[in-house]
Amino acid sequence: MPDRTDMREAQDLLFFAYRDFTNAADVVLAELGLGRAHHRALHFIGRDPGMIVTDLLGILRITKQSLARVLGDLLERGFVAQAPGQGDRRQRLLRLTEAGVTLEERLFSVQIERLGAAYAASGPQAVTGFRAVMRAIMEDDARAYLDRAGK
Amino acid sequence: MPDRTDMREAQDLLFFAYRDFTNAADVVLAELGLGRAHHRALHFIGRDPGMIVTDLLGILRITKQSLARVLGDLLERGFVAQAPGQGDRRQRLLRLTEAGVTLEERLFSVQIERLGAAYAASGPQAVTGFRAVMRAIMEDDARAYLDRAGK
DNA sequence: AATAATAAGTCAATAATACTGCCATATTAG
DNA sequence: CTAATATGGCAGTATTATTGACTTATTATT
Repeated sequence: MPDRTDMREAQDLLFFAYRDFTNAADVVLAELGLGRAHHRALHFIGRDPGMIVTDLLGILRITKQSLARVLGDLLERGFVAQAPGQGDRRQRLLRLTEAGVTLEERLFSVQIERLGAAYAASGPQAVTGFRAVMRAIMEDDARAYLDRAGK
Repeated sequence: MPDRTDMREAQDLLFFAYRDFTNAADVVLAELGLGRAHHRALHFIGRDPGMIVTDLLGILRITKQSLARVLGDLLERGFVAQAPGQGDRRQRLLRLTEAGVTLEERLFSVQIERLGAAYAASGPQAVTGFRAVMRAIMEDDARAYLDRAGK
């Protein structure tokens, strides 16, 4: 039975944790003239190589035009490559290039510093609770995606 | 000892939970022609009535110009009011008007649906872990703010 | 009292990220 | 053959953010 005070705190927790989690990679991104939108695309493409554009749009919950610029930047600068789908040749399978893997790895590593420290400081039992609550906050399709990706 | 797989999952958890948490209020905001930036300002002003502009800037981590438009909208439309500081008359103490309280309450209530259900479904022990990890992810000053606000 | 620092506001220009609506092309499915 | 799908593109716009410079009022320092 969460009360209003708990809910107020939950709002704050989400705001501040997300703010500082995303800020962590900003310095690296700024060096390269990229933004957070580029990072998000790199992350999900790296997580699921060969994914199609439509799925990426669904995950990011943005429009095709919004993704077009970000993806165009990443293709042009050689961080992402496309290949026609084997079964369905309308599809463009997305994957990171070697440079893309290197960049994403670098962005990942600065976030690990913060996240890993938080996990280590909080202990495994807290992490279990954290995972449960975070999964419950998100919508069903996001949970389903995580379960597929985790296999 | 969190491994890379745990850290990958943590990135996803933060992205999806925050995505769906913030999306919850979008319908109400869109009705009024307001955006998420307005909601964030309403939230923190409502949380700490009489707060000064400088502190709000520090919490939101945006520039004065970015806040100016958002705050201007809220003042113009009667959701926020200003008053000169008692001790320091350079300050403009920010507070929600009655209409602002009503609006923020409405936005809060749609987020409660999601957050409250997540808390209830996960159980008190999970919530404790969630709070610990979220607090550990954020920076020291944010944690300090939470402790002050919670008193 | 003069000077410096602070709190807030403002102007102008720009960037990043997003949106809608519409249309085109290639490919696949019914 | 027609319809649906996957992708891409164009044009225009909105939101949210940025930097840098400047102003005003007030408070603090010397």
